[in-house]
Amino acid sequence: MQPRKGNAPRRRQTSTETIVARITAALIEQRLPPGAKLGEVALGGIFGVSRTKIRQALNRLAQDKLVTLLPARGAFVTRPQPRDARELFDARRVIERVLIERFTASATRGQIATLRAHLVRERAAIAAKDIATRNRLLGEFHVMIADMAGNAVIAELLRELVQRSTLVTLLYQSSHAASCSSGEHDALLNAVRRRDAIAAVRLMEQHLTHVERDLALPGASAAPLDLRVALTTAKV
Amino acid sequence: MQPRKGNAPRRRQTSTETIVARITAALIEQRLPPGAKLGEVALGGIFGVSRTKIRQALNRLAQDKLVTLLPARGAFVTRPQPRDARELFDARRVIERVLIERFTASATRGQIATLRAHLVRERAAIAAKDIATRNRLLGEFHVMIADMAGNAVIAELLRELVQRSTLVTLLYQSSHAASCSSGEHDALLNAVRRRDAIAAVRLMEQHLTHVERDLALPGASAAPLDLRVALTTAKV
DNA sequence: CATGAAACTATTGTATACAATTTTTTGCCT
DNA sequence: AGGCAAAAAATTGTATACAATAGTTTCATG
Repeated sequence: MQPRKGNAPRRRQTSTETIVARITAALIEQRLPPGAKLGEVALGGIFGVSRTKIRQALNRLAQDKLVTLLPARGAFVTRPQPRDARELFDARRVIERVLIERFTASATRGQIATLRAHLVRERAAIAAKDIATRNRLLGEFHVMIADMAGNAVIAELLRELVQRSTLVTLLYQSSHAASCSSGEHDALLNAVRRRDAIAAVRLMEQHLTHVERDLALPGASAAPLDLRVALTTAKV
Repeated sequence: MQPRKGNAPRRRQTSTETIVARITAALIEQRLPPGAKLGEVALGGIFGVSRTKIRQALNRLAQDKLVTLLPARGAFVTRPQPRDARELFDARRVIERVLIERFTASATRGQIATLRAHLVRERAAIAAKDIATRNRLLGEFHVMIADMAGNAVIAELLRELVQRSTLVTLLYQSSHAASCSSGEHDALLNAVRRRDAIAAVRLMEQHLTHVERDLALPGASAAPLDLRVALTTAKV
């Protein structure tokens, strides 16, 4: 074994999946901001593991677009572009519309109870201003529905989209209407319980549109235009 | 450098992406059947590269579900389950329905011409009984439409689904109605050219359903039942 | 004092060495 | 001859060593 350097936690048998999960959680819970450098030796020290496994984990995260790999530069927490944000939410609307429709038809009493319990935890996190937990739970709600909708392939696609869009909200969220979001989850679940597929689909689309609209996304190709405006319309 | 062993192609600077692409192509073109073992040293010799990069490539392929990693056993070409096949085509119907609808509205003359040229190559490969090329082109048609539909995130999701379902068809294809498939592509493209979104969506759904139906998918939980039937209904 | 080039440091990219596990082979015993 | 057990070989898992590249500091010079 290599000599120890003091404060490194000597956790044995840290699997690659564990490392991926820990880093992912740190992203979602906003402990690692977009743009943060993820040095290999640093991570290796933290997880008590060699660069080999860290590298595997970073490659996995890069494939999920949570981390961006710059050749010979290193790994950085992805900073999604506005275009990514729009496409991500568009993709989610396409997929989740179908998921909620199907789930409304197939939901069991137990599944609805599970989601209801989840909503309680959402509200608790919001009330406690526990932003890390809140971010995680708000995304998990959608993934839970996807898992319950009966198609594991689609659920896996959505899991990836939700993770990425959580990163987007961290970067662009202006007035984070989290309580509003949880309220919409509640309304959604009520529609499911009534077996009102029409309403459930509508609420899901509105919900996703609201979340996207609350983002402060800079206009599409407005960069050069904005520069000119900024330089010519001086206030004083 | 390590000593050379004779027939290994000493290709320098083979990037990981190249290795992934080469292996993927081999899967799609049926040169590597489902279940085939992908030994690390063997691949390293073939690509003239160390196990390190082979390992990276195999991990990437595993994340795309094209390769299955068995711990301490090795990498194998994925052998999709019937359940995977059904979920895959279901997912494709959900996504491609939207893609073709949007593409019908936005398609430019040039894009349609590009697809038309593709169809010519499809038919040529089918006529020449070039199964490898045919398999690749039949999948690429769908990916091209996805790329043209304007949402890169969704297009990337579909690319993965198409690759995986190609693997499915290789494994379960009974009466591979390839010419029929290309004919349906043609009808689809005609609907797009007429800007007939209704027909295009319907044709896409039918097309995917046909491809799925042509598979010889064993029934869901019929394994034990089949065994009993097989043992008690001896022909002679 | 600012600027730029060169050396130096730090970090990533790749290969190899070693450890652990699995598969195969071999040989013994029934 | 068949089957089981142990040893041998091969293969994967992990760490480390070396090479290549980017970033930084330092020092000389205008």
